[in-house]
Amino acid sequence: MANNKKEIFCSNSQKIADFAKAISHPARIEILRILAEKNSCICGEIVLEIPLAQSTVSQHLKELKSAGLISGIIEGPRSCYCLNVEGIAEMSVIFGEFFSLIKIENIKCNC
Amino acid sequence: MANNKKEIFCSNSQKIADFAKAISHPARIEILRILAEKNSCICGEIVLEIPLAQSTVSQHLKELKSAGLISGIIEGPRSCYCLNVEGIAEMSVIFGEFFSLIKIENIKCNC
DNA sequence: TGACTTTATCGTATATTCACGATATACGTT
DNA sequence: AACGTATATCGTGAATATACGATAAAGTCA
Repeated sequence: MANNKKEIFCSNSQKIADFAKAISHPARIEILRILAEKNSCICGEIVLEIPLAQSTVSQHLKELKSAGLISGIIEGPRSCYCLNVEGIAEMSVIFGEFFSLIKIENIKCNC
Repeated sequence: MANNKKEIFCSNSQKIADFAKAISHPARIEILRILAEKNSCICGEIVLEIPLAQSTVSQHLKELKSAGLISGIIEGPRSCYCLNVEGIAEMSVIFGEFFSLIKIENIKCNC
């Protein structure tokens, strides 16, 4: 059988999982880091800093964009990317809620 | 070509990505939720609450365990699972650091 | 001992991810 | 107009993830 049972779970779980998937590759983590470091729109230097092929970096950028974590505008021959403040805030809130939920000190555990 | 360039990135990025991958499936999110809700070791009721085949749930449990987010002991015919407080705390800290890094209000962005 | 229960593991099929090179696109420059 | 530059997209292949049924393992109970 195949896989695609993800939609049977509650939407909050799906949202967390989707954000997590978006940042589940070190290249994408470092792209976000680079964008935060520059603290401004940058046009393409990302490819120079990530040791992957240009097409691969472009793919990672696309994933981050579709997850809502970055925004990008294509300006003819060059593109401008920056962090999407709203998306990152949403991820931060959702993760925060989830972490505080599971961070309960389960003292009853005797494993 | 194949994929396995993940080890060329810095270890912090890899660690974040690994934790993110561990929670990048809604079933695993809900397993963590169930464990937190019960607030104790539970033996197998997870399979009843997750609408997936028993073998699939077992696989998800294995992934969470290898990521250090849960601990489990096999007690003969049944297993006991609970949240791994240390692992969750580590994930929480690492994510918190990363989020605060990228949450900078990048007012210079003009995208 | 033999049946039953519970869970992990194996084998397998399909889907997705990751990575690359090649190409297309779109603009600027000469 | 022709060339160059920067970036996205396409096509492809390998690796991994997801899901299931079947089976194995290990204990309990009649």
